[in-house]
Amino acid sequence: MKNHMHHPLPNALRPSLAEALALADRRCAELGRRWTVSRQRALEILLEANGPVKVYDLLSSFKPGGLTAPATIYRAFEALVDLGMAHRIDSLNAYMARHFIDKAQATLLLVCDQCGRVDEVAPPTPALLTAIKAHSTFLTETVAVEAHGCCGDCRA
Amino acid sequence: MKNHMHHPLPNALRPSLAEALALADRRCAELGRRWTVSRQRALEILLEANGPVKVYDLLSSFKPGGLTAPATIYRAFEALVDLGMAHRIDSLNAYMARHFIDKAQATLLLVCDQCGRVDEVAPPTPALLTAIKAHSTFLTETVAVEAHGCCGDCRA
DNA sequence: AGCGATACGTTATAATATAACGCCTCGATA
DNA sequence: TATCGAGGCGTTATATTATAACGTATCGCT
Ligand SMILES: [Zn+2]
Ligand SMILES: [Zn+2]
Ligand SMILES: [Zn+2]
Ligand SMILES: [Zn+2]
Repeated sequence: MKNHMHHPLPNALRPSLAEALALADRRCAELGRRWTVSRQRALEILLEANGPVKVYDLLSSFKPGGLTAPATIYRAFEALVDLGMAHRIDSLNAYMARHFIDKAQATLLLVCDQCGRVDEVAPPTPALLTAIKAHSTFLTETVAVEAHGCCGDCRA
Repeated sequence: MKNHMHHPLPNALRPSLAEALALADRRCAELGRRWTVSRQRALEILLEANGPVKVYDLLSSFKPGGLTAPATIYRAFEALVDLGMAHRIDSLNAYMARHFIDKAQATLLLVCDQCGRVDEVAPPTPALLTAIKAHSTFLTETVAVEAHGCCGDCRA
């Protein structure tokens, strides 16, 4: 990893805590789930990190507040994913706060293999979903686009 | 997993062994790699499976022919990925033969969460790549689209 | 023959993720 | 308010996935 500071996201794209909590309430109601201290702590961690967070990195640092065992952390992060407040990034085995909070289901993540920065970008949802529908009888639940490469800063 | 037979791919999309070996030769030359028995065996396994293959499933079955340890199998599969002859599917921790052999770098995979079937679909490459370029200075190396949901057969 | 790069076999270990089970808490309902 | 079922958490153990390390073999070239 290059050792430079990651750019904070433009404020317009960062979900405010208020927005996040409103979404949490709404979706908890819809899904019969509860908004708990663990989940709020997990969300705070993701928002503070402003980038991908790996479960076992959390465990080996001092960050936790109640999140002290793998199962606990996985449960909290997965709950956030279910609630639409986080992504799981399979190609990194990591979780990240979701910025485009309810606008589109599909997400496009640009993962820099040099520095580890991940940008969340509004996806070309219509074109992508149209293409999927055109090709099959597949009923799409989730679409994840993980693009790997090298970010502008690393190439500068 | 539902217990039905998976559909063979239309023959037009299945790479013939001849095509695959031609590609292997060409790309080995380009990359200074070698086409080995292990890699050919790995490719045969993927083509026979006609779907995603998990490393430790291979180990616990009797399939191997020389591929008997994790490191060996991972090396062979990763070599196939480098050569453009296979995909790694991060959301499944699995490998699969690549059908669209050199047409497009980006791939769109439709993963049925019910039966495990994975269809490889020609992606809307231009739209997707254009969107990526429009959004950043990111230099894209690979784009993987993994759509999860439910295939037509499972819903029938 | 000599040499560097690539690849393989093997052993051990690291990294990632889940199972299982008991206890707790919330909220609906009687 | 007593009861009850679902959701959630803490903890321990274990399963699953992936890589490190190192010595040997092989290839292509000179
Ligand atoms: Zn960086
Ligand atoms: Zn970068
Ligand atoms: Zn099936
Ligand atoms: Zn299916």
